[in-house]
Amino acid sequence: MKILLIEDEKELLDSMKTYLESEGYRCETANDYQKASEKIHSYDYDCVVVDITLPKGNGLQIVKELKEKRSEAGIIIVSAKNSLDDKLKGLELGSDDYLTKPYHLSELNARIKAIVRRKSFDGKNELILNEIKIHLPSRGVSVNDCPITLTTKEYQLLLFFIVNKNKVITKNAIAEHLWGDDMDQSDSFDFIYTHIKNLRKKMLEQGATDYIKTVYGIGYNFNTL
Amino acid sequence: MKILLIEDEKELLDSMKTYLESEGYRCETANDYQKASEKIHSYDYDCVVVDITLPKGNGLQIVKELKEKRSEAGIIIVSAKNSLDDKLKGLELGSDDYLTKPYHLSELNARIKAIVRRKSFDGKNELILNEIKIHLPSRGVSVNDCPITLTTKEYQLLLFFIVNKNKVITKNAIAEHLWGDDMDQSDSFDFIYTHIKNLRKKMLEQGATDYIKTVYGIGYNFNTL
DNA sequence: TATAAACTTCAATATTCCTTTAGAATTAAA
DNA sequence: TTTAATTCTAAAGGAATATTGAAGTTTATA
Repeated sequence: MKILLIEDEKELLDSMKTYLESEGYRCETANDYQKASEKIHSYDYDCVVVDITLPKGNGLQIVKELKEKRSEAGIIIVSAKNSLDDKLKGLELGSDDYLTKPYHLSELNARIKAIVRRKSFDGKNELILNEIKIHLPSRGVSVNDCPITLTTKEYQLLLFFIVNKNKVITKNAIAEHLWGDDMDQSDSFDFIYTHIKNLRKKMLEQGATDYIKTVYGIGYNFNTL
Repeated sequence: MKILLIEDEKELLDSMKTYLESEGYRCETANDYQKASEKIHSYDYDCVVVDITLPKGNGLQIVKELKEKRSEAGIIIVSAKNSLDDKLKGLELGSDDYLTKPYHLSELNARIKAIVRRKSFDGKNELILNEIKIHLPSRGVSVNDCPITLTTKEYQLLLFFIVNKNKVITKNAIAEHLWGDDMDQSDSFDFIYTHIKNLRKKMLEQGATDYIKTVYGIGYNFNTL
């Protein structure tokens, strides 16, 4: 679950990041309009939290751009003023929720959770794919009704595969989804290989089919057809 | 579902009422201690939302009175920003949840929903989960019909786990629920570790399964599936 | 006030996870 | 078939996180 935090107050930005990461989200940050704009055009996010008053531009512009590029990210607008105007403008533009400063991080978290739930899997909390069952709230995965224990990366990988099943996904896409912009361009994909190996192993041990087909030179295809 | 709203800011009170009624609750209001006290002694409510700072008295007194008359109403305490003390006192007195001003009505709604759900354990005052039995009024816990003695924190922890069973709950969520919103972020989670350790120990000693699964890097999952 | 109980802090230890590495296996192209 | 690129695998190191027991502090209770 990848979140972009756009906020110019450094301290607040840091604590948002720390808090949300401890809640299990992966966060990236931008502290002015320009950087924010670059990021939303380079990456996909599940949720974008944007302060309206930004250096080098306006947060509402970000909302506009997200909508123009038909992003599916949930959008939460934050503003210091209690200005109804901004709120309305934001909602008109298509933001999903609105938060007024000062707010509690737990409140932000609740909003994000609500949005993410609404967006992902239509509020379903169980994903079933033949012999694979994923219980989202508990993060539990079972194969043939035998629970298996996945690490964070393995779980994210599996979820990413299932969401994109029967599509070829590049290693770049995987890297971007699991590591985001922390990834060094020059990095090899060695760690992907490792995580895929481990994921495959854990599934196969419980007698699942190996849905993960390697597409040589490109990436993978989680094939259930 | 009948709710009593106790709050002296007229505008806020009105919007609470309007909002919650649009959510399908029946609401009554009181804007000072005296009126509130009269109402709780005259009627039964499913939930009482009470601001601590009230004209003609203190909100905590209301909580006390509710408990004295053995009301079964859920209680949500609302307080201005920096009164951690009040919150804790409220929880001690037996309130179910608390909110810090300023808050969003949707948040209040969520809390009410949660409490109502929690309360309506079929109106029973006993929670049974396999070998674990909890008698809510007396706070008594037994495992395999052997009573065990839990401290306040351990009891709160166990209850929080059970209410959120089969969901991953973050350490932040635990901290917030047991210690309040304004947990310092720089705080470590050492005390959580300790209380979990002690809770686990006491349960295991009586031969219970260790339902508390650690979710590495995130938190815990009280797993009964 | 004295005492016990509960809570928090601390530090040592244990565990888990992620990444790296190097070599083996596989694949596509020459 | 040979070669080079790519992918797979297993093992190991290191970083992050979790567990534990004990010590210190606070709080409640007699």
